[in-house]
Amino acid sequence: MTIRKPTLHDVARTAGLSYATVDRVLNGRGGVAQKSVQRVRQAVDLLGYQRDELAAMLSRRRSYRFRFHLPAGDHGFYRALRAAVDAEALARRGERVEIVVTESPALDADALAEGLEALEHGDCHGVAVVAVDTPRVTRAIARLTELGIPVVTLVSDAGGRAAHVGIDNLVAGRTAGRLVEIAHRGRGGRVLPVIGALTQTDHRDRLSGATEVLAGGGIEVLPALTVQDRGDLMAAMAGKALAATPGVSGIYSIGAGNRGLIPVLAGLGERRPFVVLHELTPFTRAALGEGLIDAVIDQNPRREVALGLDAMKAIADGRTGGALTVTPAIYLRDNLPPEAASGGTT
Amino acid sequence: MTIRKPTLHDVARTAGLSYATVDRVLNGRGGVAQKSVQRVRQAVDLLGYQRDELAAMLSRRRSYRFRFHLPAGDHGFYRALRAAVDAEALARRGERVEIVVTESPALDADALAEGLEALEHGDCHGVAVVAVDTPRVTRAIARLTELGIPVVTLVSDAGGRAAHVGIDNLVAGRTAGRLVEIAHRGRGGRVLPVIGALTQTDHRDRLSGATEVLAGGGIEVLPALTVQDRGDLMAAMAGKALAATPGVSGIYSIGAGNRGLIPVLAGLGERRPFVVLHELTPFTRAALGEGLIDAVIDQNPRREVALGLDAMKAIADGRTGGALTVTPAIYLRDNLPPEAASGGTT
DNA sequence: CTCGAATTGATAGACGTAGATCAGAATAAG
DNA sequence: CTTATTCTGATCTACGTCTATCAATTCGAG
Repeated sequence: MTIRKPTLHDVARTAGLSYATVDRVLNGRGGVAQKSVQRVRQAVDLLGYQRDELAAMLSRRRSYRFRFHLPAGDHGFYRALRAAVDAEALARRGERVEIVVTESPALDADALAEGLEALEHGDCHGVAVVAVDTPRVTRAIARLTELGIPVVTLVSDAGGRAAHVGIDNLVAGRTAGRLVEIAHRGRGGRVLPVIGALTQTDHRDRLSGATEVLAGGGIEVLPALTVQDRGDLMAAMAGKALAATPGVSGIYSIGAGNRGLIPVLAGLGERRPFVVLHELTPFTRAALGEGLIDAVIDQNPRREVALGLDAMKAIADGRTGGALTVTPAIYLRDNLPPEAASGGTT
Repeated sequence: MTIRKPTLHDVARTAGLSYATVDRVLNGRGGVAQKSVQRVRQAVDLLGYQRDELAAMLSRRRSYRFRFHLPAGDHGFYRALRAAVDAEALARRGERVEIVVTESPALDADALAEGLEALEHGDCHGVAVVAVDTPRVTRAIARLTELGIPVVTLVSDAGGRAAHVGIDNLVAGRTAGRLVEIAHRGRGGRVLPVIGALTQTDHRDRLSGATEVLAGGGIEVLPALTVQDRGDLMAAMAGKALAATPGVSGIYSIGAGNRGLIPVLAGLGERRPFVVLHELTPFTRAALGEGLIDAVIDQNPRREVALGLDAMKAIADGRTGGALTVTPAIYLRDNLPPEAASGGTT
């Protein structure tokens, strides 16, 4: 038979005190003599008592309602993020966390701000948001904080938030750069970075991370192509740049719009440059599988969502959160995670 | 205010039935008229009722006791595995899972078998074990299964187990091979594989995975060095082999004993071969940081432990488990996870 | 010794579900 | 219409904790 785990009543009995006193000690309600505190602690140690968090939660009738405000849009990454939130919500049923998802158009700061401005006190215990950093958004975040709703930024940061969960883009850039450097191994080469916009901090960070590593490897970094995260611009500009620039041996696509890049690569045939890009989506996964690109740096949305939830919970409980940085993962065609739960957490 | 989530009583009320009937439906106790079943389902849908798993667990007074039987020894990987078990145990307090850890000397099949043979019926709800595949171990596992204790093998497999959690070593080998291939990019080269023993299935799988990819890249794969997972043999044999074989451009260390490899590499200076090895440990992490090796393939022990627990839980509940395969992760010097919680879960 | 303060005990009602029993109602079979 | 058979309702105890209240005890100071 299973040995029954000791309960608070057991502790009380072996301490020779009442349940009430033990409770006062364990929940720090004060008004207990020192020697009683000692006896309780001894009994706890002796029995190896551990509070049954399950029963505690139930009794405390504590439950959380968190809101994820996500970018709408057909970006593969946004879709993956959304799926990660759903999956995490499913996995956490039974943990008394309720997750509400709302959306607004991607990169639309005003729509985002409006969404946040609509929230009232008591609406939820925390908001996770893929932020756009504008004054209005910062104000909206500050207002929520005043209302007692902590805001956690996800993926991309903004002012006023209680915590930020995301990858370190310098690290991501360095990782990409390292892959490119490995592919050159001593031979020189010319690498073409493609970027959404230089005004985006995350893109700038990735670029400087990569540049730093490549410079150390004696590889020339060409001026970055700016394609506004748009596939059509990507196709047009990448094609032109490759035609105009001889000897491009590597491409690092820093932002979105990779749909436009693939046809260009397919047209180059066998001796295409070494290609690294970001975010594992059905699309990039297929490109990897077909050998049209070489590596994908992924920020692991599933884990970001999990950490974001943990952070909101920690703040709601008055604790301070743990790790908030996600390590970017490297995917080659051989180590792709199974389709369904893209590298998820249980 | 927080909106109260609907309870079973609410469902009963809106269905116009008693709590008892609703309970009969939801817990499949039978003896309920079809139209009542319908009404219950409708009410559930209407209210969006979700069972409070917490309260259910409490009431059902179900709790799990699982045992992890791990290899003792100073292998960095075993230490990481042990740490992962501890971390996971901590993370799951509050989920009514108790975790007991026992150890026996690594790779000692008889010690392992003895450990398993000592377990009795009712001792625990499941055992996770890093197996050694011998007839005696298989018998011990079969006996446990008969006693109603399912056995899950972790990392390395054996006969008779209910489930196996680990990486696909062919995939791991292909991934390593791909990295080496990328580092060669068209130029030919000679790669020296170093292996524990060819009798170990996992090592053989990794080797053939890598060979498969490298052959496709026009790279010569030298005969594998067999070093018995021992650092001293590794140092001696690797040094000799490198001296005797000209033009070694890559090393793939498949098993353990990498402590012996590092000094050899350090002695080669700048133009050392490209080096890939397995398992992220403080030691390999340091070697990466110092640029003595280029990449580490890691099987993510934390995630393996988490999946193993899930599997045991699933089997104990009579469900069938989900994913049991861990995707190997690639670490370069730039994307190392933070020391503490090596890429953990929550 | 006396009074107030500090400390302790006893207990009861929640939280939401599980599991069980027993009586009563509806329904079908005879 | 009676009996046997489904089906349903009502209710109780339990899980281990939290929260609250009220009474009882001990203690120290004066």
